[in-house]
Amino acid sequence: MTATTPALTSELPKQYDPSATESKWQASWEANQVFVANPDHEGDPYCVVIPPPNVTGSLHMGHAFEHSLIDTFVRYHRMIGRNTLWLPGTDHASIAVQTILERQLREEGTSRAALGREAFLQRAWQWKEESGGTIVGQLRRLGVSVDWSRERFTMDEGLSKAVTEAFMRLYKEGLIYRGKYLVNWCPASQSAVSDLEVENKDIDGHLWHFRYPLTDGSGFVEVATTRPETMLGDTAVAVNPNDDRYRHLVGRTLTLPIMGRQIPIIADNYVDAAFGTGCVKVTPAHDPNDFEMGKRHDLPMINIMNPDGTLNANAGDFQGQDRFDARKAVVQRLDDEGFLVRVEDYRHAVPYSDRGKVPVEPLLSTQWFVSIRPMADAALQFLDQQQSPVFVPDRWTKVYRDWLVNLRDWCISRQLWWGHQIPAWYAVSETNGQITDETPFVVVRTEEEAWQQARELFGPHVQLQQDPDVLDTWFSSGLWPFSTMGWPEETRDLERYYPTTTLVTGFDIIFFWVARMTMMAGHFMGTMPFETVYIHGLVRDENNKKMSKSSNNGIDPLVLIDKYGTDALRYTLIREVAGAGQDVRLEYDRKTDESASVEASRNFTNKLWNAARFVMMNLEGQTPASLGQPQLSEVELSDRWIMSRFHQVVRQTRHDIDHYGLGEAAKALYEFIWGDFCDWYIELAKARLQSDAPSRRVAQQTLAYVLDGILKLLHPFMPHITEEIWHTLTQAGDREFLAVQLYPEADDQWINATLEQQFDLVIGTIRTVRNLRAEAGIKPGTKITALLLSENADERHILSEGETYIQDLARIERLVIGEPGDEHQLENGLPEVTLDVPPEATPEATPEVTVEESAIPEAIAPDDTPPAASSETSDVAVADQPAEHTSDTPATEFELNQLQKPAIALGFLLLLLVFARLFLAIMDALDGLLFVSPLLKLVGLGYSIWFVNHYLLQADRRQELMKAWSRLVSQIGLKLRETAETGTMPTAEPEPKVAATPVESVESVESVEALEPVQPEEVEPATPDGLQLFAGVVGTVQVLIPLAGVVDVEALKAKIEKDLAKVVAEVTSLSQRLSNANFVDKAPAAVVQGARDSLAEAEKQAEILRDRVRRL
RNA sequence: GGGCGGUUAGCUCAGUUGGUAGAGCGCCUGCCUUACAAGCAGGAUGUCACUGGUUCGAGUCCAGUACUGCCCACCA
Repeated sequence: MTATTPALTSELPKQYDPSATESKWQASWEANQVFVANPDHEGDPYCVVIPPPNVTGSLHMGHAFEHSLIDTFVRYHRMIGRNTLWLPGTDHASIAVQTILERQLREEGTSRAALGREAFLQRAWQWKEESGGTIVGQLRRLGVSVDWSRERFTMDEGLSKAVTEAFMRLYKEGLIYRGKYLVNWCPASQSAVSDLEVENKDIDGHLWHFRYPLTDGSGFVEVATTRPETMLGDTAVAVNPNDDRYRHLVGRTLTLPIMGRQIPIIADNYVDAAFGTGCVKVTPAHDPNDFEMGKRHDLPMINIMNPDGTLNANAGDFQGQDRFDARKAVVQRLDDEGFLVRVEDYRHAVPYSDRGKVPVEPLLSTQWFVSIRPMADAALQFLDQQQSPVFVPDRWTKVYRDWLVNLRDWCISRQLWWGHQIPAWYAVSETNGQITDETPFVVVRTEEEAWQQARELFGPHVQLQQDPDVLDTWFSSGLWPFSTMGWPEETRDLERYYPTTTLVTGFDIIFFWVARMTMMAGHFMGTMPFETVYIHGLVRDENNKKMSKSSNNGIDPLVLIDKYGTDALRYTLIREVAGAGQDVRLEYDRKTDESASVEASRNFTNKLWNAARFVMMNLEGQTPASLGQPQLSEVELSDRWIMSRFHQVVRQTRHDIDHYGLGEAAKALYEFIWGDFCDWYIELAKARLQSDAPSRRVAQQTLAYVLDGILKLLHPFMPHITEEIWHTLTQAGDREFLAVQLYPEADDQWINATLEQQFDLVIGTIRTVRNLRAEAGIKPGTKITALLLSENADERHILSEGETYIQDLARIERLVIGEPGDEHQLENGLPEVTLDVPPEATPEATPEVTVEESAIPEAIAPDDTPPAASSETSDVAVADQPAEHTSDTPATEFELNQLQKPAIALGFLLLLLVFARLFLAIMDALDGLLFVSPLLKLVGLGYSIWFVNHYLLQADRRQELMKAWSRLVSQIGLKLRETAETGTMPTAEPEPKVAATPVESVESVESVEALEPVQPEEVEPATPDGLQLFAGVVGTVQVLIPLAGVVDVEALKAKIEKDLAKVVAEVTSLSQRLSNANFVDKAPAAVVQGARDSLAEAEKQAEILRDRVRRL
């Protein structure tokens, strides 16, 4: 299979199509043997064996979840250079398969008995070949990176050999024995089952009280039972030896009703004198406790039941009845004969067979057992002395340990045909051709050996019969980590990949499987089979219910894959995992088969797709390799920022995955890719890509580099889409795969936390500008000018570096960066605002003052040798406006001049007054300035200052004024805004045509027909104080925007008041905290300082907001 | 009966060594701004289950309570 890579410049669809892409790569990976492990390759081995799904199974959500987790781990480790093997396979699931086949046979009117063992097995194999592939095919659709060349099946020749070997060795060592014991019997499958395959359910039943007469007729004892029919097999009644009520009866006998058998009264500590009557009927063949008592007291064990759950000859009159029919009949008989005392309702635990879904019957029978203690103790030693294996999360260690401590012998024989037949051959000729409890047997590897040994032991005419039973499926599963690698042979794989690294599985099979593997491996390999056991939670349905066949509430992963894609499903499941082991709830609508959470992930894939599309269509055919990596010495602010964020994320992602935090890693990647790369970096890069400026290439390099890195970072989580995009981006050949590229490494030279913080200032400023526009009700697309004021030089530097981006993304026409305390900036900044605002100036104005004369620094000059980038930005900003306004720069110039000329005259007249007032204002702070305000409005304070500075003041006096001014600014914050505002709008200018307000300017830039022009006459009454300048605060930076066109003053006021309330609350809270001596003394200095800073900032904000409210 | 989880925005869930709460979805407002309407820009929403304790300060630590889920368990 060859994957075709689209050319880098080709048109790609706007929507990502998962289905075609996913199947393409699944086929390509497999055909190119990308995941085939080679033990001879370098790298620390990283090996995972698949938890083998049942051949009978079809893919359910649990599989999807588990394999998503494993594949993410595996792909990650492969990419960081580990020699990786993920070994797949399936489990023969003897009971499950046999149940299916027997049902088929029943439907065909036949049975396995009629078919015979050989034919049955043939049929089973045929079924396995036909249906067993289903689950395997479905696994492929998950995109699992398994090594299919090493696929195993528990009944393969090799694995069967391992099973026989293990059985034989354990038998030889005395760890496997055959004996007659009470086992859990499933009447439905007519086989023994292990303790683990029994599920206790609370059932509303009854407690029947009977009276058993003393044989000598001197009285009765009263016993109670939940299973009356078992009384037919009673062989004693037990009391507590310390129970004074019955002490005298111990040793005497009772006559068992119905059966008429004489049974002894025995004393046993098991009996709880406080429960019921303190007398317990003892049925050793049908109750585990009674069995133990029976052994202690050497009681007869009377089995009253057949394998199918009917009563046998020992049940006398009740022979042949089903156990539940017999229960009723026995109660009836006891009642008739006067032995029934009473019946009470009773809720109690009833053991059910996991498979057969019927109550299991404790039944005395001859079975094979593993003597578990030595193996369990060995596993405990590994755990306690070597902390092996390590459980993630840790809490499962205790669960595992407790279980091992309490573990009892394991019944491994099953009365089934599908499975590993027990390698024991009976010399049936010694016992009349039957296998009995006494028949001698040999345990060997092969039938030939059996014959050989048997002939030696029993003579040449011996007749042999292999044990018909098969082994518990978990016996072979317990060998899985090493049997799959060739054990008992000493293979290269075993040497290289064993013990495996991590086992990923659900908590429900810690006992079934994990513990069995540790015990088997401890015994046969002398080591634990894996370093770490990662225990994941359950996928629950939309109602938080466990998904199960019986509840019929499963969510089919294939339905979601068809709808949203494998990557989306995988990502959803992993992203939801917090830490490890937490259950995952999957949102799902059963009517529409839709899942909101998977849809969100699908949207993410689409986001990635389009981001990649954008990047690639802007690379002009270049690849990350041909562009080369961005160089620290060449990059711009935003490049440095995204590179820093990228490497930070690389570090974080590796750390998270290394510590099993897949959910955290997935979420962090999402935030980085969507929130940083797409929302900000790509947006910031747009202007540069459309320019011819030298920064274009750097932007391309950075885009290509980061995208390439993102694809690698995300690949373990979303293997298909990343592989697809990567091929296009890098133009890699058909034989190259992202799946085997090296995972990104964090490059510390790029990581710069301070820079990131600083860049947040730029981002925050952009957001603030956007917010201010929204608050003012200014139509989007309207061009405005912003003045950023910061007292901090570093901040101003950052802002000026980010100037292009701020202008572009906040769609402001011009940006002025100044500082309240810096007269040079201020001196030019304010006039700049003044000059800038009415760009629509009437053309008839006469230019008298040139731009040069106004001494506007080049950085903020409208058209004075602007840097290429900002000039481009300007174009872009203009581009979304109607073409008739392209000439706004000359207009500004006209405006500037016409504005200044009349103002000069006025300025002379009012200068002294203004100057005096200003100083008054400084003294009186707020009030003083408010007093000045109406006056200033007439002329424009900003302009006045500009004028004063340039024409009237001596340098030293100027400096003095500016210092005072800056003090004032920092004192009352917003006053500056007022000043600038009034400076910008000489609304009282007699000539309305000339005295354009910002309202008009905005509108005219906007578009004449888009907004009905508002005349100054209309504005004035509506907002008597004027509200043409807004302020916002980001950190310690004030954003001032001359605006107009406020639509809803009341709403704005309400909003500001709300904000104010918040800020005031914060101020109160913070000052309370700071006035608490305990806090100041005991809290860390940094925390106290932090609180002080916050308080200062909050107070400043409150000041600003209060003033704004007042002005409304 | 023992043990282990969980309880945070309408829903699904985050919340790192205790410093005054976040995301996605949904909802509201405005946008088809030429990567993406599966999208963009904003916005609203929380006595962090309850009680007490430790602490200057608790969603976070301790004790207890309630509710909920799960595992284990031989009281007839």
